[in-house]
Amino acid sequence: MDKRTFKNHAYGEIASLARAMAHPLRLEILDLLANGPKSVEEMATIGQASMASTSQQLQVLKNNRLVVAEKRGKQVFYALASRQVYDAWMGLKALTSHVNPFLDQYIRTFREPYGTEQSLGTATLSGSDYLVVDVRPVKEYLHGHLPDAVSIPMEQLAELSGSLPRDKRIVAYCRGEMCTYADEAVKYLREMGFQADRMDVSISEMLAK
Amino acid sequence: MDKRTFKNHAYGEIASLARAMAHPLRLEILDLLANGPKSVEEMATIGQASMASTSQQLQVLKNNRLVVAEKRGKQVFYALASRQVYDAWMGLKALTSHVNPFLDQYIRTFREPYGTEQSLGTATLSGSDYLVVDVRPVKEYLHGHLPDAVSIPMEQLAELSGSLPRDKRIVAYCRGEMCTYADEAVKYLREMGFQADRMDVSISEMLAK
DNA sequence: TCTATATTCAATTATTTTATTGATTGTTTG
DNA sequence: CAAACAATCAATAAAATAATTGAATATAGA
Repeated sequence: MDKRTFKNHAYGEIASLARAMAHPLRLEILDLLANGPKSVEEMATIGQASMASTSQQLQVLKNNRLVVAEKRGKQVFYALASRQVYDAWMGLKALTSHVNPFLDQYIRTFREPYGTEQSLGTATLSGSDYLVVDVRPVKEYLHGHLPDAVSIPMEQLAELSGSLPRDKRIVAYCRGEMCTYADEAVKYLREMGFQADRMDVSISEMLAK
Repeated sequence: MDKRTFKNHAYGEIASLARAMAHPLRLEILDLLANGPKSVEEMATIGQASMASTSQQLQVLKNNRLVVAEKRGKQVFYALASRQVYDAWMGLKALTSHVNPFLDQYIRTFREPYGTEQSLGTATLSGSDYLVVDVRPVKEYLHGHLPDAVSIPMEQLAELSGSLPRDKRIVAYCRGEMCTYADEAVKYLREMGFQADRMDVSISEMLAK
């Protein structure tokens, strides 16, 4: 085998994998699946894309072995192929933040109207003056959550907010930096007179035992 | 700003960066530049591409802030923009190895005729029965090398091999898994009756103080 | 068995990337 | 100043990818 052929093939294989991730919807899917398996329909709804497009992009991810599919009844549930896929996606996101200051700037601008530009890190939390609330759908909470978090899905926040303490600071988190549930939750809670803040939590922290 | 617009832009920015890496020559360039700055001409020669193509791909990397350029005389030297770029590239490579067993298989097949399918890790080395040889060009050696390595560029191996010890095992390394200098060196040295092996060394290990 | 539903497939068009060529710019050197 | 050289630019054709649409498949439930 020729040296040049070898290099072309080797770098080419890696480039193919990079290309498989190089698509907004495909990245959003990976980000979603980090929170647990999902059916095509769920992802299509959340990503506001058609079933056909969503399925098409899922095929790309599947063909590159980034996700695995399992058929249950007439639905197909997809999941990340492994922990490493999530790590690589986080690495890519971190690199973008690092080389492209526009991304963080843009995220901050988006959060301004919610008053959530400053978010807490999990490290900041200590003591018991906080109530940590996981505002993702219950299924995702059950897949993995911060040890001391309670589940109040965003959809039920209005009806359940009555049971929340007014003497403690409430800290809400959701799927991550690109998820808006926590922003909406914080905005709503503050309007209802609660002390509320948004927190950035990585999936690894949610899955840690 | 609309939630959907926000997500599309955010994921889109990250996807753009992934796309910037999704090209065999661009990846080869990043891999090369991890060993120190290089002119366009050098990279074109090593990558066996035209100056125009190489320059074109370098523009893509530069526009995405993965590399930086510095003009010296009539040459332009490029370098990795930061350590993080290298980390992300390694992460991508690791993910490919993990999800695509074909890559490692292919690398092993290529090495077979050189007898270098088994390579040593830096962790394996202990004691002083080894002579570690860096077979990259001197400039790359000077940019960073294993603490106990001597520099014998592949091009000069034939003329300098006389000074190598026959009672010690020789361990050769080069730019990494996709570089073939060490393979050629090991093959040559064994043919000359030396005990030689190839070692996989990461750039981080070469740059560590 | 028939119908509704979830998903995938297939085909087409639009859009982006890639590869290649030759011209152009800027710098050094004779 | 002219020649040689490194690098980039600009333009084009070829190839790959993306988006969209409607049909096809498979399963569950009536």
